[in-house]
Amino acid sequence: MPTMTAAQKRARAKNEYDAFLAGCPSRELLDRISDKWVALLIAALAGDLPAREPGPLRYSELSRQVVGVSQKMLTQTLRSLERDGLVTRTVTPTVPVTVTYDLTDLGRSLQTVMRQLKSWAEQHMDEVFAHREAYDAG
Amino acid sequence: MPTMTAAQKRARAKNEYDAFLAGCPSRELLDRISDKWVALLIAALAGDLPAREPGPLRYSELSRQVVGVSQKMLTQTLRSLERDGLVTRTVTPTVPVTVTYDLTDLGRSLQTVMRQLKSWAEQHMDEVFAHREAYDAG
DNA sequence: CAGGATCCCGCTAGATACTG
DNA sequence: CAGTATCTAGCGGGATCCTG
Repeated sequence: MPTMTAAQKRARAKNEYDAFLAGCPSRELLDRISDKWVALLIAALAGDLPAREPGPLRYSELSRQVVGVSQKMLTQTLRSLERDGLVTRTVTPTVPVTVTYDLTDLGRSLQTVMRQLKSWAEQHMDEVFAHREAYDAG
Repeated sequence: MPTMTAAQKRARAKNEYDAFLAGCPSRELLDRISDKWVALLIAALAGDLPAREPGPLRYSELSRQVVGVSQKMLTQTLRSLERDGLVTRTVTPTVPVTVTYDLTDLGRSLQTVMRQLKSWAEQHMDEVFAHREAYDAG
C-alpha cells in the first residue's frame, strides 16, 4: 500500500481535500483492512475457520491454513499487522526457534467486523451469482 | 479481478481445495467488495457522505463526489456493481441522455456492513497510528 | 452528457534460491 | 523452522483522445 495514492495526490494538488474520499487516515485504514491476506490471516488467527479453535498459531501453521499464500506475502502481511498493533509476534528461543502469532484485543475487535463481511458474502453470494448470470446472458 | 487467482490455481493443482480459503465463491465476493472504489461508490450512493441524502446519482455527480476516481474506474466499477445486482442503471432518453445510478436492496444490505468497517476505522485509527509510530521508533 | 478505446507505466504478487 | 533476498511478468489503474 503506497503512502499516498495517485488519487490523493491529485486531490491535494487541486486543493480539494475531502476527508472521507481522499486523504483521510480512516480511508487509509479501510484500504489496509480490506486487503486479501489481512482478512484471511485475521480469520485464521481468530479461529474463524472450520475445525479450529482460537489461539496462537505458528508461522508454518498459518502458511498451511491460509492456502495459497506465498512466504513473502505471509511474512509481509504479518509484519504490517504487527506494526498496526493487530497481532503479536512471540519468539521462543528453542532450537530451532519457535515463533507464534496471536490477535491483540484491537485485532479481535476488528475481527468482529470482518466476520460480518464474511457472513454477508456467505448469505448473499447465490443472489449475486444469479444476477451475474442474468446480466451476462442478456 | 481475475476469474481465478494464482492462489486458487495452486490450490486446485494440489487438490487441496479449501472452501473458505481458496476457491469458495464467498471468497470471490469478499475480494469484490473489498475493492477500493466499490466501497466508496456504495457509500456515495447510500448518502453516507457529509451533506448528502440517499438517492439516485448521475454519472457526473458520482465522479464529482468520489474525488480522485478516473472515468475508466468509475465506469468499470459501476458496471461490475450493476452486474452483481448491487446497483441499478437507469437511462432516461432526454437529449443529451441522462443516466442515474442507485442502490438495490441487496446493495443497501451490503452498505450496512460496509458502514461498520468505516466506523471501525474511524474509531480505532488513532490507536493504530500510535502502534505504528511505536513500532517504527523501536 | 456518459461513456468507449488506447497507450503505457508502476507496483507488486509470485516464483525461486538462499540462510541463521 | 522461520524467515530474507532477488528477479520478473502481469496487470491494475491513470492519462488521453474520441464519440453517439
